Amino acid sequence: MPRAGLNTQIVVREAARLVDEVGYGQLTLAALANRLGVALPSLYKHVKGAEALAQQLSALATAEIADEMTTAAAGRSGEDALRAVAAAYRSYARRHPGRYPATQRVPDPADPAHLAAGERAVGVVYAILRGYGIEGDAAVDGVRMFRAAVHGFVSLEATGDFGLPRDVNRSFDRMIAALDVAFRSWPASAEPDAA
Amino acid sequence: MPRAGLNTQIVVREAARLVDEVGYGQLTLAALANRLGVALPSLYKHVKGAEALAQQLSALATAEIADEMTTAAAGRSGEDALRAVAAAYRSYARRHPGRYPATQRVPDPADPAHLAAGERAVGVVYAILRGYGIEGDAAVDGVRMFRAAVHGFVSLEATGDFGLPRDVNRSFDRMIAALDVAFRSWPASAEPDAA
DNA sequence: CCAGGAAAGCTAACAACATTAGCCTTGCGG
DNA sequence: CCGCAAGGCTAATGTTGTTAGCTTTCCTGG
Repeated sequence: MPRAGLNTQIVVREAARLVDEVGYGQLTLAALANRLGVALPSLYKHVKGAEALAQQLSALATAEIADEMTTAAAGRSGEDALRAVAAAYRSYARRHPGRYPATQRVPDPADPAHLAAGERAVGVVYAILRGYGIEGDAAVDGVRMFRAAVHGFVSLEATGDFGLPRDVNRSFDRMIAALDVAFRSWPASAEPDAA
Repeated sequence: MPRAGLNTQIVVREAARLVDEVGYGQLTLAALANRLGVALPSLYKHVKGAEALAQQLSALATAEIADEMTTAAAGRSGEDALRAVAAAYRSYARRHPGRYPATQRVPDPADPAHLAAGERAVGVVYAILRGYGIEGDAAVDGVRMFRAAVHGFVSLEATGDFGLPRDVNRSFDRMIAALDVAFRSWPASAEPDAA
């Protein structure tokens, strides 16, 4: 009986493919083992368990989306950058309907790569806001608004909660335009930057 | 052995209390039966299964949040209404960390009460936008932005993804203020209202 | 070239949960 | 009071996750 030749990376990557096909909620060690042509308990040689797998999947997806956001931001600024990064974010979520929800899991503090990926994604948004002249505490508020709006939009779109005929792309465009307007006249922080 | 005296409503209400305590992801028929002092299969006399229970829980939570949004909107308009409704929404999500995620499940078309509750919640936002003079297709965009921003904020807050020391209440205030500004100069729809 | 051991696979066994089938009893209505 | 529908139960089955412990592969050192 030849070996399957698995390792942690292969397992996690296959999990990513799996959830994109069947949905994040259907991530199951049984289905994954089946796909990899291996008995279920064999997976424990590569991942600590279902929980740990979800965490590593989150790290993978976070790194991917951070990369795409970074690429989208390259060479742009202002509304141009805002629009490109938001579009990249939404595009990722649509192309990877299973990976995207994995992203929402908060990083394990013991996984530096995961933490770094999260900070990289957020960093892209900070950089855009800096282009608007927004910094310090005010930037924290701005980043939170950006994340809330874009994540909220993408997540409502994914659950099919936008049931109306009205074009969703246009709604997204309008929202980005509104964010741009908001950032153009973003109030400075009330308190000094460094506490 | 006296009867437990359950019915569907009691079961769903207890499920709501349960998820607020242990988290939406931990909703389990086993735990629910245990709480109600009944054997697990007995629940099937009142709900069709785990899936159906989640759906009915969603209907309950949606009705509750719609009620609170409606109450918050009463007698207000403009930014005042915007702020009150958004605050009510966020407050519900914080007070009911288990019920809130249940809300995200899209209504079963065969459940008129659930559908009505969803429309009631959305209707509150439409009414506010009407106060800004926004109607028709433009209102669809506006409602989507409101929902995306507020849901996204609340959901990121709940997962603990706002890990920074910066005050979250202030960030929320700023976001609402930005929404108000956006709605004050919301572009009219490009197409005519009625297609 | 081969010995040996770590790593990677396996089977078996067990626990939690959901679901279905079928039984028993309560308690209400005629 | 009796009869039956409804609400409870136990038992059995299937799926998933997890742990334990065995076997085999394959690489590596001598």
